[in-house]
Amino acid sequence: MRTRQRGRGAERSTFTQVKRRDQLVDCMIDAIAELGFARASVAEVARRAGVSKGVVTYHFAAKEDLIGAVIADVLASMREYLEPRIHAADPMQFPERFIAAYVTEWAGYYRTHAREVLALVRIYNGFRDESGRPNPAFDVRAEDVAIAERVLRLGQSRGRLGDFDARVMAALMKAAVDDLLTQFADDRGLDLEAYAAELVALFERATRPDPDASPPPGTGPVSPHLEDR
Amino acid sequence: MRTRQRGRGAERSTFTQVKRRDQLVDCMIDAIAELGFARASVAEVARRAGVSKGVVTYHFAAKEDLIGAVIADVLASMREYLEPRIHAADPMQFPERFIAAYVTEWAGYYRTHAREVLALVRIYNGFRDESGRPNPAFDVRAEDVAIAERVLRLGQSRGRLGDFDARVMAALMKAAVDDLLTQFADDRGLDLEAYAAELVALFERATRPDPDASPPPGTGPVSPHLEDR
Amino acid sequence: MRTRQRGRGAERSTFTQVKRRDQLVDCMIDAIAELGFARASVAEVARRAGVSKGVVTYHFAAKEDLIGAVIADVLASMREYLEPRIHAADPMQFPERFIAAYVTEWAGYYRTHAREVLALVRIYNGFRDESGRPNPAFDVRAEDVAIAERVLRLGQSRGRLGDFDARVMAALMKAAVDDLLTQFADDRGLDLEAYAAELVALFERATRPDPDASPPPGTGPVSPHLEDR
Amino acid sequence: MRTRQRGRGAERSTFTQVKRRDQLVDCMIDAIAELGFARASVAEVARRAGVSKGVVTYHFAAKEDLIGAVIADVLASMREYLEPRIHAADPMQFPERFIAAYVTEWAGYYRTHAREVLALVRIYNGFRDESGRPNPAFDVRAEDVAIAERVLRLGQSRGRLGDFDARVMAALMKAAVDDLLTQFADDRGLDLEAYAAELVALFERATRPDPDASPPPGTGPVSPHLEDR
DNA sequence: AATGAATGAGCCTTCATTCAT
DNA sequence: AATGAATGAAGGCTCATTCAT
Repeated sequence: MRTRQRGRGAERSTFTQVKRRDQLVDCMIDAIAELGFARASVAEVARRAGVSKGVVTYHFAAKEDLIGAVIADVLASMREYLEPRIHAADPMQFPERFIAAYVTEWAGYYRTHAREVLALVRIYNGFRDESGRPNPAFDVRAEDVAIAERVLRLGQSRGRLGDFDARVMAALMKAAVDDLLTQFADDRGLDLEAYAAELVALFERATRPDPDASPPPGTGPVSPHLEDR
Repeated sequence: MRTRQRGRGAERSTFTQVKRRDQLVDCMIDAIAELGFARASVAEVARRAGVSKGVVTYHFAAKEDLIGAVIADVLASMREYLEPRIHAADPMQFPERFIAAYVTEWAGYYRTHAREVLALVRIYNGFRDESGRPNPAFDVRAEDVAIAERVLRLGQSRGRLGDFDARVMAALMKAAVDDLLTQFADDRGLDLEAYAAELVALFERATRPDPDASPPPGTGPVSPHLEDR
Repeated sequence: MRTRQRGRGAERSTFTQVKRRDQLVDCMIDAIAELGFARASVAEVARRAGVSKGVVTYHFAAKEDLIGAVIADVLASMREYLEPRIHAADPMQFPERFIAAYVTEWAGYYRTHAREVLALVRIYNGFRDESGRPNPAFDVRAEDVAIAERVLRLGQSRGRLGDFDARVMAALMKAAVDDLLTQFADDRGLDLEAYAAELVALFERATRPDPDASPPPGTGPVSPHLEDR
Repeated sequence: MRTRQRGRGAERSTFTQVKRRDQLVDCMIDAIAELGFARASVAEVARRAGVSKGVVTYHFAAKEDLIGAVIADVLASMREYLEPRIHAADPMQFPERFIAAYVTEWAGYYRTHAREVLALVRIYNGFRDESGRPNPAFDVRAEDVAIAERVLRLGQSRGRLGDFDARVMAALMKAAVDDLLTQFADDRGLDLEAYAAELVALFERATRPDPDASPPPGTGPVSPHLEDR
């Protein structure tokens, strides 16, 4: 019974313990990705791990804790992968590059981590508390869309992006990569790079500044030499 | 044990029988939309219908059959609503109008049939067979995307739409309206019309013919004078 | 799932249903009396009834409901047995006869219903909600002691009973019959009548009016109009 | 695996070992008194002792042994407290003083050791072996009643106590103090001294020698030659 | 002496399904 | 057509116990 004691004090985490914990999280991810959320029972996880049901209980006091661990682990993995890559595009300096980075890197992540994201999506869709709200761990995800929205708005204010509803666009970018995941899950032969490139082109057309519109005054100085496409 | 016998031979369907069947399907839709797929049990359906559990079994040999009926009914309802409306835009003559019609009418359907679509989405997300695949009744949906794709391609061949991957664009249109539904489900106060209008504008920008590109030879005769909007 | 629907509306209770319900209550009583509260599981009840576990759930939505039914049934049986018998001693007219009636009739009830009372006692001792309180169905029992106390006080006020703390005496009477039950449960050969007679004699000595004390003025052999304290 | 080896042979009991053993017994007493028998798990004991579950197992091969130790320890503590105090009343010389001493000292014990007695009662009520019998360690308690009975009989034979069934009276005295404990457990504000005083008065009335009865021949104030049974 | 890890039996509950009436 | 009753598998969870280290 470790999980419940979390945060009580000095938390010794044996190597073995961490290994088993990670193994169980991994098995749960597999089970959800392969069987769907509803069929991913504790017993199934134990079976896949080759241990008794009690082991799962030992490491995660409740099933919910295991699911929470899956969510946390996958979100952390996403962040670890995406943050440096998207940051490398320097979206604060070049907001117009953000879209390409966003779509491309998500696709890159899927290529190596489809299993995890699929599990995450299935948890999001399948798990609601009694009042219908998703697991609070997902609150972080909503933030992601909000951040994308802000970057888009920044691009608009600098005249690098056209006139569109940033909220709708951000939501659609998210929907696009989510859908890409779903397609990839159904067909592992899908060419993620090509698909992502198409999406990038598509979004660039949709967000390109209107050629007829005069650029906002004072935009020049910030990046005088920049020419976007 | 009716459902299972379907197509076996002479199938007398009393009026009463059909009525009850439809009532049960309706109750299942309500239950799923309100309670979520996992909590929509046969007992719950019976309770809502004010009949005994046995009645459900009588009309639908297995729960899966009832769910299949829900899927079929809702898909039929979608078709019944959307087909004439989209057809009215005459996409064969004016493929460039198709996108607006598609997005707008889907939003219109959501406004009047949120309950049904919500149930459908929940089934799609919640129900997987033992090998992880969704209910085969959903295969029909893939066709929808294929049809949209063909219309887009038609528009391209006539020079009414720009140069993009029709498959990706069709998939994104579908993803966009799906995501709109999800957002609407979470926030019934969402302004569907406004959101749809934004999407339409967005997609028009993304699909507009390239002004620099010379129109495909021989495109003129077909509809030389046409001006959209 | 009948129990949960209780009180919702017209409650049709089939003969079969009532029979099974009573049988399950009976098996639960047996199980508790023989095995103790902790070992009286739903599975044990089903085993004794020769049915599947599901049957218990079918008739009593939760184990707690079954236990509640046991409490209610036994308390009702007690009341049905004791009330007319104690009432026959006319304690309002002859409060001094109350003690004998109380002890004697309880002993009489034990002779025929030891099993039930034993179960009741075990539930009282073994079942506490998370805040440590016994099942609210037992609140009725506390009243019983309060009633006995009032009768004793009435006897004192009429000079038929001596000077003692009525609350303590009532509690002891209860403790005495409870202890008698425990002894009887351990040794079914115990002569309940003889034991009860001893207790009666004992309590009469303890509650007899003090011969040295001058009787309250005007307290003749019969003093229906007396006013005291 | 110490406990099980008890009495088998040379039993080295380190000071540390004894200390830990006593600590565990103490934690179990606390757990039972606070949480009830059913919730007093081995894990709970370990938690309260700040050690791992294995430690409990190490000192007590089975949970039953730990419970046995609690019973034994508490009974010993009772004896240690009560024996000298009751003995001080010199019941062999003055059997009529025994009742007051018995009731008063029990009440005194409760005031200082409620926790322990409460745990004992809860074990008695909650723990039954598969045939429904309480832990054999409780057999000792029956002896206590037998001893009280003998003292009462001694008092009767010396004419210091009236004519009553000594067995019933002894049992009732026990039942009275047991019930007092139960009441005290439910209401820690109960005035134990006052309650005990009432009980003493009550029992003295019930055991007082009959004034009409002629004293047994040759029963002087002191009867050194008396032989009871 | 002590610990962490694992086990497995048992608990209560939910639920789709079956079946006689 | 419909019902009430019963079934049995599965689910999540608790807990005493075992054992290697």
